[in-house]
Amino acid sequence: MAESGHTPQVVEELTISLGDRIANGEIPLGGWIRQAKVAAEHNVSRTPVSLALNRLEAIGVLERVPNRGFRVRVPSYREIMEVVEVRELLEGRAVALAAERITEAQLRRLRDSVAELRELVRMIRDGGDPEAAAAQWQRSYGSFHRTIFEAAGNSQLQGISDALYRKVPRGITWRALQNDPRMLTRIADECEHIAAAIDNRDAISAQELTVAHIEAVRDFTLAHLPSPD
Amino acid sequence: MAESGHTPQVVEELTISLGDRIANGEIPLGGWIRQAKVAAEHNVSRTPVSLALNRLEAIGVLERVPNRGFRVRVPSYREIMEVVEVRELLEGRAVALAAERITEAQLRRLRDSVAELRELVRMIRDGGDPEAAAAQWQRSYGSFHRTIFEAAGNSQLQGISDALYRKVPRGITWRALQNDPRMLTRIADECEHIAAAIDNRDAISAQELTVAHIEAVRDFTLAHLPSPD
DNA sequence: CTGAAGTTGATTGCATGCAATTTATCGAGA
DNA sequence: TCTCGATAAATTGCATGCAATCAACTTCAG
Repeated sequence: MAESGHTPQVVEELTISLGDRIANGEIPLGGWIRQAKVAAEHNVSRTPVSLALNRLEAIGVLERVPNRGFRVRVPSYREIMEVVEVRELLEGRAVALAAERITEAQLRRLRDSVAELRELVRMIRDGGDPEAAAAQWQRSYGSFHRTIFEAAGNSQLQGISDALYRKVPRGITWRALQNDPRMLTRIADECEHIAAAIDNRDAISAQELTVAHIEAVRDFTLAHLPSPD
Repeated sequence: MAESGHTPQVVEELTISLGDRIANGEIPLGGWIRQAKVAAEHNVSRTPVSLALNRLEAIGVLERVPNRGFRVRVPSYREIMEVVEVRELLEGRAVALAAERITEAQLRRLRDSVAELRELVRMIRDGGDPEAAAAQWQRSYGSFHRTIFEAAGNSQLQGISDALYRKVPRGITWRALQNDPRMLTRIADECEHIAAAIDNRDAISAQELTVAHIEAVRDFTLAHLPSPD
């Protein structure tokens, strides 16, 4: 019943909650977000919701139409190209730095992520729950990349990469990947090769493999895009 | 007297206004921002001010302390290093792309920016108005970089670069540069060389010169930082 | 049946109000 | 004088209220 008092600091929670729901596709691309609805779901007033939505617009996740509200931005074909181009640059550098600085614990997490991707291939082949598969994809592939940026030791690189993933969510790739165990297997293979290059402290190979990997995933994703506007 | 009605869409205006005042140092690094004060200055209520401040925090310009408000983030030594490292990567790529794609009009603007930097050197030598010099610096050096990103034709590159410049404003460099016409002359020289390489469509040289330039400015800036925490 | 004009309902954009929290002020005791 | 504690002032965080706006629907002329 929302004690009339305060202190909860609810804006951050709303921002994260909405951001997650957008990232995993629960709120679809292009979907409108109604302040009153979100407010009711979280038992708060519209004020903190409005604050959270403004934050999400500021980082490029939402689009605001004056007097109409906010909706989830739909990245254009061109925007996806550009974002991936930048990610290639950033991850290429990150993986090279990671090859020089990675710790044993981080290497284990990298290998665990690859193992989880293999597990995911089995899940798909066995016709497992699509919901669970999507969640597993987000976790595993996300963890793989996050670990690399963490190992690179440049938090700006990490932050920018996160921002780009919010703009062009991994869910877009997943929709293309969902019914294609072959491509998923290839992704797992390439991740394993990248991890191996990092393990060998071979910065050059790691960078080349990463750039090639990102381009391959990009081309695959773009080829399976709903409407090639 | 602020018609009791609506439609003004004042949040965006506030965000830009505050962002500018922070970028040009009118609101100092570490300075607190009082919602009631800003609201009074703009003849609006605290609500849109709060929205604007949340936006600025979301993009890393402000820092929020719960129940205490927002203050301008003071980038740490390490953060400056990291931001510059990423800028080096982005601008290196941008300048290489620009060398392949730049238009004649953009080249003219690039050369104009260099000429304005030379003009600025004279202003400093002649003991001109520091305010005007600072503004000129922002315009000229900012225009130089913006033109390069524009010529590169990747708006994500541009957007990320802008975000990084809001995090570590050019004003920090200017404070170090203000009393050093020699370094400023060197900057103008290097910008001229970069522009010449672009003009020659020499992507490799342009990139190398840019990386070297950014590192030189970084080292100079860091060496003149107020408190080397 | 089509299209312009008026009406209703949903929704945003901002103002205002109030409790919670923090900071500043001030006085008493060591 | 310095410190501790209580009280007052400043400030945030959120709730609520209402006018402005837009979409959808209705109505009516042609």
